[in-house]
Amino acid sequence: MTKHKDNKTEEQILKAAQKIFQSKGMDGARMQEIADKASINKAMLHYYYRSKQLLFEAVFKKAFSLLAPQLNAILNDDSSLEDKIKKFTHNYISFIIKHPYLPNFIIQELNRNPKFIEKIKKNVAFPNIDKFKLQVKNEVKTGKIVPINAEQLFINILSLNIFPFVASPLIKAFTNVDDKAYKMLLEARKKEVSDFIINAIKK
Amino acid sequence: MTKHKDNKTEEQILKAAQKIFQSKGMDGARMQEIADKASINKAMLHYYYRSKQLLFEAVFKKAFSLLAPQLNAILNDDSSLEDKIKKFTHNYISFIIKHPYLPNFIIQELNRNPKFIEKIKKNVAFPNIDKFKLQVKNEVKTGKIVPINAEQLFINILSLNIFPFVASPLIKAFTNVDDKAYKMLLEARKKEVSDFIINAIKK
DNA sequence: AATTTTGTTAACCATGTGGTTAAACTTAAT
DNA sequence: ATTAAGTTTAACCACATGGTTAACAAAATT
Repeated sequence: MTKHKDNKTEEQILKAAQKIFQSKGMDGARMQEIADKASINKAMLHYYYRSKQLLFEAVFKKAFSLLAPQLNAILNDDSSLEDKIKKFTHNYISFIIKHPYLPNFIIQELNRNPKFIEKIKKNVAFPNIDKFKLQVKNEVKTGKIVPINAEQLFINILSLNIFPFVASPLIKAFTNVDDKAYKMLLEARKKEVSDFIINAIKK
Repeated sequence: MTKHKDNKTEEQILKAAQKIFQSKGMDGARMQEIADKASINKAMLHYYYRSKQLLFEAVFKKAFSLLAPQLNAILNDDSSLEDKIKKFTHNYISFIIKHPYLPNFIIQELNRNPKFIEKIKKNVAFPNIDKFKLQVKNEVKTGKIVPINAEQLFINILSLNIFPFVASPLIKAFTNVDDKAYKMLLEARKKEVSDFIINAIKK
């Protein structure tokens, strides 16, 4: 896409932009701050990415491209629902612990500009829920799990996995738990959440 | 606190500020836009609230004061856990459907400035989880529910209730559901969520 | 070696932004 | 009626901000 020979600077910029955008959001981020963090001149940002908007979109797409495969894993492999849920919650929570800013960044910026999702759908491998829906319907029919709407189950799985990262300051305050203890709570959720879900749908 | 005689303008400002801040966030909001929406001069904003920060804090506190009582309801009444969960999910989802911007606003701004929660704790009736913890421990001990950590259960309840509002653009995209159908999904969750939770913890 | 292309910098620019000021106006107390 | 206090306005200000320009350096191409 870009025809720059030397991509060192370009990557430096993207890396710096990631940190700034993901912690401060589009509106809170400053081009100067990104340039400083990348140790380059502000004009370089525009040389490589033309505008703040385009730089932001590059960051957003990259973030989304990191998350999407995680979701596809649960949606498109062939193991049983129970195994999938176990695997997914474990992998997903492990992944987010390493990238705690990601979910909040994506959710926030999508709320700021909901139409943005259309652009993403065209540019990034976008998760598809169809196979998962079929599997849920099947396991309901064969009596393996309690009757439940596939979309609702999907929403529940996402909620239980993602929300504790998105709302961590709020939850920490409510539960009177410090950073260290909260990390342990999250760690425990790798198992807790899948137990909870499986209990909820098992007959 | 304020010594203004006529609070009509003051309320007009707060109402306008609410809308702008809650849809665009602190960084995205513009004082001029708030003034326009309130149909007054920009200087008036400063006359009544001194600075953008203070106006923002007034809006935030008011928003938080709306949410806190909803939480206290689940935490501090005397019905059984099962009843509480049923009541809470029903009431909470009904409430948020009427104020869809609220949870995202609070979560987002708390992420932007986690220290802000300290200021809130001092100024607003802050939910306390102790009684709920005791009740969970008790019902675990008497064998009414499956062994579960009270904090984790609390996090699960919040997640399942709040996340679908916070992440609606994302979930809509994943599930390929339009606004109208999504509203129906949310409506259905008043029952779905409590069933799900109760199933998960019932022996 | 000469020339074109690509990368980098400092200085600059127009505009937007939160906030201020001073004067005018309104309301109510004296 | 006069004064004082509270309210509202238009004009203004300093500064931050995204973005541009022109000059220059370094490769790459011829």
